[in-house]
Amino acid sequence: MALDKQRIVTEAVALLDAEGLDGVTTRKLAARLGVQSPTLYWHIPNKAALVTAIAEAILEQQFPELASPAPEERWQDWLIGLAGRLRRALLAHPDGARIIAASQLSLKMAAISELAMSTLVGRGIPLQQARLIVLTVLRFTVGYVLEEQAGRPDADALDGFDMAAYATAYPTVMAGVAEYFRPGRTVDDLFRDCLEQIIHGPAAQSGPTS
Amino acid sequence: MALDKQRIVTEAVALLDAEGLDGVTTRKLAARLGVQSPTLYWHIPNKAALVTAIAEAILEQQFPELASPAPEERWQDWLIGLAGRLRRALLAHPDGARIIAASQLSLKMAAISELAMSTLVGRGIPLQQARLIVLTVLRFTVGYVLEEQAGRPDADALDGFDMAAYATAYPTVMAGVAEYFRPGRTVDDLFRDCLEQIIHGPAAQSGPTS
DNA sequence: TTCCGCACTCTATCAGTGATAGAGTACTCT
DNA sequence: AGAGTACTCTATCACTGATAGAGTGCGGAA
Repeated sequence: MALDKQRIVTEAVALLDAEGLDGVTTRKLAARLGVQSPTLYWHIPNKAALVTAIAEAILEQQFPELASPAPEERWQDWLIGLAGRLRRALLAHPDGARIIAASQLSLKMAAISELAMSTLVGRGIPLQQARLIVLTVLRFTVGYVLEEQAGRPDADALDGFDMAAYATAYPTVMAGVAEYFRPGRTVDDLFRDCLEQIIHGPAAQSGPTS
Repeated sequence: MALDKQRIVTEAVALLDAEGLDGVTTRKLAARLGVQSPTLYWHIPNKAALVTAIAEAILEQQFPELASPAPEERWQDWLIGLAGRLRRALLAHPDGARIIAASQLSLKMAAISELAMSTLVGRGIPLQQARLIVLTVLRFTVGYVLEEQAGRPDADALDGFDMAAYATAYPTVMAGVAEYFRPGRTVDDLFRDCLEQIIHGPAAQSGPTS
């Protein structure tokens, strides 16, 4: 079983799933591959390149092919679906958003941008506006998931944390959170609602507003 | 000159400005303070806490006070200004967005959220929609600056990079970029246009569309 | 068949990282 | 004077990404 970049990246993703991004070290990865860590550097220039390769693999997994919308599908719905898939790709692995954000020059992200913009232009949206919408949606999505995946405060950090004081200091934030998750809404719905905010504007609203 | 957390954080920000986030090590920081690195751990539990403290300091610098909008100011304009200040705060230091994203439980960010949401509610926006708007704007802003500050591809990474092929593969992206920076538009305008996309919806457009 | 060279992996080692243990100093309050 | 607190030190850990340079084995050419 020859060692090549493909196998290294596959195993790196497995290690990522098991231990998170900080657990992906050259030594642990090499050990999993039954090899010594310097060996990896024959196949990979440095660790940053490895992370970028992991990023591409994660995206590739959720976007094996890039499909334009069906003719009868509204571009708004299609774009929401696209962003949803991107979010799922990032959520599918620990620190997924961090990895995408850290990787530079992702070709897959460029391909996604291109498809989205050209699709919107094809639907008659002016180029500039198409660019704004796509840029906004994609960067929002990464920012959103980044926060979603941000280390849930460990017990240490919560040590001196006064929940009651927090609720008192930030009543509107708390009220908004409390009110949102009433019927059966999930975090997925929240993401979707934010997206619609961007795509449909302040007017539209997917669910009951009050 | 006694060493305390305040002084440590101040010097950490200076070190950040000089060398970026990866340059902020306990040893370098201690050296700047004329002290040995273990000394820092008397004042700070661990490095994550230091980063969080840096994040608060950066935000504090741009938001020494949080002001509601003047009565005659439209909330839309006020919110755009708020996001713009947040962006400037992140851009003011290397890796500013990374730091905010990495820091957990930022009180200042919570305070900003609270102010924004309560302001919108005070202007008659339903709580849920106010939450969506604010959440979307803030997370977009972080995601935006994160990408803005993402390491400009170093010469190594650009080694095997074919610009011409890129332009061929992603014509719409390239056309959008080329078209945008025509008259005298700056990256600041691009950010603002994206924000208006979120806040005013697809209809409005700050500048000429075509 | 011998030998060269390429592809690949190894051992050994580097400088630098966050973090802890535990000794020592100096100042303050009783 | 003595005790205790606040702070800083030396020494050291386990671990990180990375490089130098020595092997190993296998192909094809002579």
